[in-house]
Amino acid sequence: MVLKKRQYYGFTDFHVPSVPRGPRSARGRGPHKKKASDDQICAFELLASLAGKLLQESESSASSNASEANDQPAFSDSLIKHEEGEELPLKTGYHDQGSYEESAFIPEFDSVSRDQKCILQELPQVESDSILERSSIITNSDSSEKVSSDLKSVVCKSKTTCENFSSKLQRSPDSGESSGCYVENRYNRQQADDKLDAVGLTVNNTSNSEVLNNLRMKHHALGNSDNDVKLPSCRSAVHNASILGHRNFIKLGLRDDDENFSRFTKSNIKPKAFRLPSRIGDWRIRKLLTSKYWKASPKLKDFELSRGDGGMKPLCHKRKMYYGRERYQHDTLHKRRKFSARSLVVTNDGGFSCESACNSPEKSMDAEKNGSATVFHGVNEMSSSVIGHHTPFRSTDCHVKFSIKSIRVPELFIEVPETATVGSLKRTVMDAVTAILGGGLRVGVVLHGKKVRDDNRTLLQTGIASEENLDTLGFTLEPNPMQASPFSCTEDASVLKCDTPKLVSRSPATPVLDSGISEALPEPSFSTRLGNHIESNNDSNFTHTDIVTDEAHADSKALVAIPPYSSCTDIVTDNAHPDSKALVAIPPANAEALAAVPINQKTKRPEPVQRRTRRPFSVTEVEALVQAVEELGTGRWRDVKLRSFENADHRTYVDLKDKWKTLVHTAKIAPQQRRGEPVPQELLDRVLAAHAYWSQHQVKPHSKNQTATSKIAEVHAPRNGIEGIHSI
DNA sequence: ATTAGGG
DNA sequence: CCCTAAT
Repeated sequence: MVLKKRQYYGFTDFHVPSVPRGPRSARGRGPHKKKASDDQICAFELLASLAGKLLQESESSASSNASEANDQPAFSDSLIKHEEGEELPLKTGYHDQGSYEESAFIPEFDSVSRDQKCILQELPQVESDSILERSSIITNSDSSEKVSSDLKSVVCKSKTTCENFSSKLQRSPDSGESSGCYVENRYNRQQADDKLDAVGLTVNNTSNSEVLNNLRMKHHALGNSDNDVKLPSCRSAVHNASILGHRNFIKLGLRDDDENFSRFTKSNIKPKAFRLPSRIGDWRIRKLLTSKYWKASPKLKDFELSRGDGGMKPLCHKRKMYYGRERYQHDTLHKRRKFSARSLVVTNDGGFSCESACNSPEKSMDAEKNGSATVFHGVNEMSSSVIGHHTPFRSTDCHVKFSIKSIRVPELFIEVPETATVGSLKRTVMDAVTAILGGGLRVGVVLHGKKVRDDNRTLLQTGIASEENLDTLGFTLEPNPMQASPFSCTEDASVLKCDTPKLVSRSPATPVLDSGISEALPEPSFSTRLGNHIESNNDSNFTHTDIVTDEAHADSKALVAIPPYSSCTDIVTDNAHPDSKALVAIPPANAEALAAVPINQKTKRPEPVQRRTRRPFSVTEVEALVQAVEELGTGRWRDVKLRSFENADHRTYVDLKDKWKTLVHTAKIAPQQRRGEPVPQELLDRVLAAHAYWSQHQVKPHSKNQTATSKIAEVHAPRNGIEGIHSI
């Protein structure tokens, strides 16, 4: 090895060449690491398509909408305005850094890595390719075969898009036309709805549903896209409504795409050859949900105005996705095609957009949680599960504020005859949704991607009250196992219990499509078939995981939403979509004919253990650690632990090792880059010195080390092993 | 159970 | 901090 340079670390008599140690273990560098998933491409294409559509839409309809904007006041003026203000940033889409945590582009601005840039640059190419490929697929599915027998539509997953509110902290740098347009549209949409409503038009309601359906159909056509790239054609009599609805969708789609995209970017730090797009995107996304993704959060850059460790960075992280994905993809693709030939698979991940007003007093049906938390309900739209988050802040009075933007509905499985009309399909969907809501829901709390089951723990204990954890906090709606009547929206969260969702570990290659829906239905295979849940369904039926993940990376700290049944209704009603009636309007008769089954059978997924609450090292601890390492060297963490942290039960030797790692890193970066409680430079210097020293003296042969150790200790005012550190 | 690394 | 592979 070549010595880069010599450094003098202030030790009395030795120079320490800073030679990076070779990896002591080859682990982690395996092939898998490089395995950027090919399926990620899916996200790309979707994003690209969506973005394009969005732009087009904006331009084409902006003017018309704008003209109407002034006609009538929206019924929820304040709300709308509120949204306008907050959502402005969104319009710029992913270009607006800071708009939402999903912005995969952020890294670029942050000079996180060149790899990321590369990826971005490749985007255009990728998307075009993907699109082309998809086109071919579409053709096949659409024309080659006609749907046979029963038209089965499965709403496997109601993935939600989140319109993350950027909170006030976010500024939209280049809020140009697009943003303006966007807002306007939204605004108009509501107005239009109101208008229609006032006039007595009920078409309006259907409009949205229709849009959804159309979208889903389109989706289906695409066969393998997780997102809605295509815009449904407007055919509704109520032109305005239609358009509005579409726009709404588009927006969502964008969101989704963004999410996907971001993930894509994240996981593709190392660009690889792209292949056929397969809809494994979701899988990947799910993957993200896993604990590993949380880790990244802390590494976010400072551009997160709100806080130092928000969650954009994660997006920039490359992740290892090595689950034999390729093979799986392959299978999936084939199956998908087959399946599409005879069935309608709705795998719309988009969902409805939920533009809720967070923290909107007038709308919030806040409930005083039994502890000290107040929940602000956001407005939701049915079947959509968008979680918005705000920047939660820890008030001085020890209250934790959550802003729940939206919720999503559990997965639905719907089957209707191919002769069914679109209208009936809509109703079916509606019924399904209604059935779910009516079945009773309960709220689950997720922190760091893991459910918090112990309802008796306080927010403080669970870490929910901790600012650092707020961005990883999430709420989920879950089917009430007891099928009890809907609980009131003000029900205390603590009362709600989370039980284990079904575990759906499935083999990637499960040939589900062929078996037929009915067969697959009960089991996980169902989801797999759709392709959205390829990842081992480590999650419950609800796709809340995604949400959670998103939240984790959000720049805002707050969390998500929860409006239970009743609230949902209310929300829907007063929100942009006065179609609450739609729910009522739907004839129950159809319900029976249409089997809408909330996938909720299995409720036993051993949930991952809850993540430990974060406990930043104090300066004292750091000092103790430094001293111990100076004396013992690195690589003897067990000894370090025993020596200086024996009483600190919450500090494992792994923790100490990790801390040392971060200390070394911290010492190397500019002080401005550091976060958290500042560590005295003196300590950092010692860290560097010790690190360099021990790097050279790899394993410490006793004799030699002893000497060195002594010297180090001498030089730096020897301190006693820190015994004062005790577990809390 | 520890250690070493990647995330 | 978490997760894992390798000891």
